[in-house]
Amino acid sequence: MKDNKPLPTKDRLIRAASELFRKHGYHGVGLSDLLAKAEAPKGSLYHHFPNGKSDLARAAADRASDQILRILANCFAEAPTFKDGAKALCDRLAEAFDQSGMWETCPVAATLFEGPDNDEFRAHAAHLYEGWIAEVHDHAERLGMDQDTAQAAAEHLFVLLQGSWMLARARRSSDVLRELPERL
Amino acid sequence: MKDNKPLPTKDRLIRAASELFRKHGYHGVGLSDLLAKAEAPKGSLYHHFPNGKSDLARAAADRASDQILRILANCFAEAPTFKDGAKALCDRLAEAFDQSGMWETCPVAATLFEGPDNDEFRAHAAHLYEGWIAEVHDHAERLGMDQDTAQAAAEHLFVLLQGSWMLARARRSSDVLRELPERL
DNA sequence: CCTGGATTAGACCAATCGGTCTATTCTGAC
DNA sequence: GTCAGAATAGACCGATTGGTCTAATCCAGG
Repeated sequence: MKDNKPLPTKDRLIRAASELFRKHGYHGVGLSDLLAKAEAPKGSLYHHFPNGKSDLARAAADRASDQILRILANCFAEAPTFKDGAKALCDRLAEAFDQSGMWETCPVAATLFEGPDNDEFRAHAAHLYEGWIAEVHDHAERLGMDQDTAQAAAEHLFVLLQGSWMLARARRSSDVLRELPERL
Repeated sequence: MKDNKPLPTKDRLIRAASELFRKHGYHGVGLSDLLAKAEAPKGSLYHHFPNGKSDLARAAADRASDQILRILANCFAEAPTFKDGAKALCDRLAEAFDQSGMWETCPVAATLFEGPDNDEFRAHAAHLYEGWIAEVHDHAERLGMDQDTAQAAAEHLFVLLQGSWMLARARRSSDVLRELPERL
């Protein structure tokens, strides 16, 4: 793909893992694919991630989750109302969807849900999701909702976005995401 | 698991595939797992499904999709209003979720979306999804909605259910699904 | 009973899997 | 300049992968 070379090896590995897992799922990506895309030798992988593929998946999911959190913060930071924030978020994600080639999944689901059938992994995925919801919850409260309404709104937005992303993927079109705000 | 023996081999294979793919995803299941669960030898697999794993995945997804269609039909058949149908559907799916051990994914997504990165497969997945939406659409129209409203309602329900199922899975609880009707 | 296609059975295969290990190179502290 | 630890490099490993192929078996029609 692009010239990732200036990045340190560890970051190149995480970036490659994040991309590939999103496209093909945890089990759909081999170490060889990973190392080829990161342009790194196997030794480096096991130096930076002693537990290999699963460690890397965790790191990739965490990185992706941070990106999402940043997007959430940005979209809601400038929004005068919750609805405006939600709208900005939908547009921002639709954009990301189009840029990704309209086929990537939710990174956390791809790398952790469908990953090693390990309870710790699943719990971590749940933890990341709750982090997203908590972030939206805080903005909702800040924008005038009471505790319970804020929680319901945050969860509802999460659910809508996950579901819309999936339908968008099936249709290979970001329209569903773009039209989402109208349905609120 | 259960005594699948009385079923013909082909059906046992499809059933096993359907279950395993839902739990671990297409790439997360090996032929050995599949054959062990179906109690069938490799020869039978390639006799009934000449293209092997991918053929089987298609069949499993089709079977699962038919099950969903039946559930949709049942829930809406007895419902006096669209809202009642949606509520029945949520309850029915929450039940299925609990029975499945709270970890299975949408069968179509698991076997086709995360399956072989083949465009034909993806298109077929999209086709199955549109079939579900069409089924709900028809019931919506029958229950008094006009064309456009019915389509919007059907898509909205699809999105909500897919998203809720994902959050339910993260939380290992069907509560999100059960509370869904209140949010309509 | 005989026969021929459908089905079952599993040995076998090359390729790939994730992972280990040793050797080498790079790099910053002294 | 020296030297230790970090990092890179990739040969190598056993296990498993999806898939092929031949032999045995089953079973329905004659």
